[in-house]
Amino acid sequence: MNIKDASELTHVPAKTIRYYEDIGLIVPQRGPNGYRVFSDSDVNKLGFIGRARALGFTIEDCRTLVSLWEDDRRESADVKRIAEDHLEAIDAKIAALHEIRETLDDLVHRCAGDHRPNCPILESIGKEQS
Amino acid sequence: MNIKDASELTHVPAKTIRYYEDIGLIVPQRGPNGYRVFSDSDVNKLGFIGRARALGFTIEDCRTLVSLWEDDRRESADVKRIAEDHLEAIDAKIAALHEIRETLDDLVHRCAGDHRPNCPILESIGKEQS
DNA sequence: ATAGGGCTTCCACCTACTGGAAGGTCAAGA
DNA sequence: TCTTGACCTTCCAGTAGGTGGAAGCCCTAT
Repeated sequence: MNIKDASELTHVPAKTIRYYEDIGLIVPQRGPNGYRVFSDSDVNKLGFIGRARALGFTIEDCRTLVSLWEDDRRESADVKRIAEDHLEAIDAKIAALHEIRETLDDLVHRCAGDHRPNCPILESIGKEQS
Repeated sequence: MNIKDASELTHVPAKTIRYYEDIGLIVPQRGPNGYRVFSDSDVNKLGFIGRARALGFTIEDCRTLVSLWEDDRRESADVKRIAEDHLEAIDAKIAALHEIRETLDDLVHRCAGDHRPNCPILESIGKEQS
């Protein structure tokens, strides 16, 4: 199958598929016309990558996960470690965002949002924090 | 004052300060030796930008916020709109991360993490979602 | 034969920096 | 006075993960 069909089946944009080939994540065959030819296994792999990316794994993580996925002699501990590290990173990100969110929410609530220049948001950003 | 002092006072790395000048966010004077010379007002502005960035505002938002900050005739509504939009974006990001987090957490808990190849994490990423 | 859609490569751009190389400047100490 | 080391400068390249667009080939249907 050609790139468009692979793209539609996996919900990975064609541009992105080409990019994944560029960085060696997938290596589809080529037809006599130079077109990429995607096998079922290519499509599966692409779907796997797409779902791993949707879970926020980095490309490098995806590379590792794919190779573990394809390795019959993998140890699930290796997979779990990657997932746990990622989970920790996500928790950290959520915590950071949450803190920002609280500050911002407070500022927004304190700002009149009218035609006058007085603004607690700017005042707060403008002065050094304790 | 020179870049290092401005950097230390504002906690904005010197490299980043130079970058901010590149993109026209700040325009420090130059001394006869070509060194950047930072006035108190430059430092204040830099601090403002640093804190706005720490709240997750984009550089373009910072540009607008700085100009509103410096404008006596601003309307707080303009500031509030920017902050509200940003708050919404943050909420969306938190929600997305939270969803990922739950999925990932479930998978991690279901994975034995031992020497055996059997792995619910890979199985889940490997098969199409309903 | 021509029109359209799909395919190819390549290059540039995005955000917000960061690292490093090559070289100029300045103040303090021998 | 010379030298050393800490500054400072510019410029180029790279990061993550794509996305947009141009120029040009290919394939099928009419």
